[in-house]
Amino acid sequence: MLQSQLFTKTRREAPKDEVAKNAQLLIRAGFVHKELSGVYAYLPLGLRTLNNIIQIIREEMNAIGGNEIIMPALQDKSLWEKTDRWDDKKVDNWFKTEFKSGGETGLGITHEEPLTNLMRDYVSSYRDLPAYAYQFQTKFRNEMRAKSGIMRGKEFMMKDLYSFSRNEAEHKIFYERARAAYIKIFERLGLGDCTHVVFASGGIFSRFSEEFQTVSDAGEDIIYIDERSGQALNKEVLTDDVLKELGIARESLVEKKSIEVGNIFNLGTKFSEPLGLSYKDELGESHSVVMGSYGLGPTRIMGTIAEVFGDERGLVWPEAVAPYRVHIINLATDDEEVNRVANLLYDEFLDKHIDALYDDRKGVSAGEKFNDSDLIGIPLRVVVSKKTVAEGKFEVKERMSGASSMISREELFIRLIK
RNA sequence: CGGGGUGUGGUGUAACGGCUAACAUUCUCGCUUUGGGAGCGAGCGACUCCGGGUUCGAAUCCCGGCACCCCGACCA
Repeated sequence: MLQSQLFTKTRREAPKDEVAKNAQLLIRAGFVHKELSGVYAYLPLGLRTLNNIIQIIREEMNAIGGNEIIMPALQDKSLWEKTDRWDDKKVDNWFKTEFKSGGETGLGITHEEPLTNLMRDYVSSYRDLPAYAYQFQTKFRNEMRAKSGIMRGKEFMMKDLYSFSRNEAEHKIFYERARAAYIKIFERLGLGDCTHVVFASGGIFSRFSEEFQTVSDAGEDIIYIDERSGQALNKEVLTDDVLKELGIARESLVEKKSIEVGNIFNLGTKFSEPLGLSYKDELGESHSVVMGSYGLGPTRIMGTIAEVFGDERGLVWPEAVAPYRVHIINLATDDEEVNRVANLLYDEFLDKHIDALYDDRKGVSAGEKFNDSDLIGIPLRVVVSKKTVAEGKFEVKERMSGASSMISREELFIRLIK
């Protein structure tokens, strides 16, 4: 992408109504735009980053047998009445509206009900199970208070996977696979070291669920990590009984603030029973399908990465999610030879499918280009200037480590082609 | 939903109840400049969130609304 063609631009200052680091940096760098409280638009750089996160998740979901679908945002109220989740007294964050043709609907806050109902069309025999379906979809939650930039919005992207199994034993096998997939996802996202699997309340579903919590001062949750066993639990379930059950001594717990970036639930037959999702076994006997749900918030993850890695100069993206892998900085756009070298490098990157943002802007000072580059946070910067051209090399600098060196074209390509 | 706070050019700030609402930045034009948001000059850009009220006079005081932020509650 030629930076001269990128319609967004950077800002020196963040709007004063943004306090959260993630929103300040993402807005200053032109990744997102605030539309309303808790409602953000994703701009070119932000969308590329979000799509990279989504793609990693997609690959891991596919790897465990997930079938990708998209459910509607508009909901069939009758399904939610069957599970008693339509009444505002029971679930208070619906965005509800009416059809002009008559009747009431709401924007999906999650999708257990419609998907369970949908699966009735395809599940009738034990031969049809297990089945796994997931989607990336915008969820709508009428939160009393949006906060923390893109991390807690009224409209946000969620990956929700639902598993449909014959029995608890079969469910358990998949649950463990999904858990392992999540761990792998956070490792790939660059958050592996600071993300913990945490015991938490099962809410209305079951006694416990497991949350994926990324340690960060920007977090809203408090978790306790047992450094000996690696186990962790949410403050909301911290009792002596639970500690005993998990075999953890209270003294060995370390308290941390953290961001909930994902969770996995055992749903049992909580939804399949009221909605009538059942199958016939080998003996012709009918059973309710055993379900699980597995959520991840790509937009929240993006905010979390901004919080965890962002520094005083701007955003810092891990390689796997960065909007571009390389940021070429042309420091002499009016110099024929420098332009030739920089343009050629960009063309070679295009040719080799190495995603690059090329700062080809004319009349922009070196300092401004460096500052913009730091703010945008692309992992590797390649500077092309009169100095580097004279030496026949390129100056590369890693955003995360700050390490800088002069290397040849060959060395540069070796480094980028793995 | 309880409590607190803030609304002034695109952005960040200033302005005693009193001159044509000021400054920085952004943007436009010209010249200069080109390794860390460079310099000089000239411009564009605001019914001071909306609606009432008090006053000779309101960005400023009062009332209502709306929006946004923070703390708490909530977060399937």
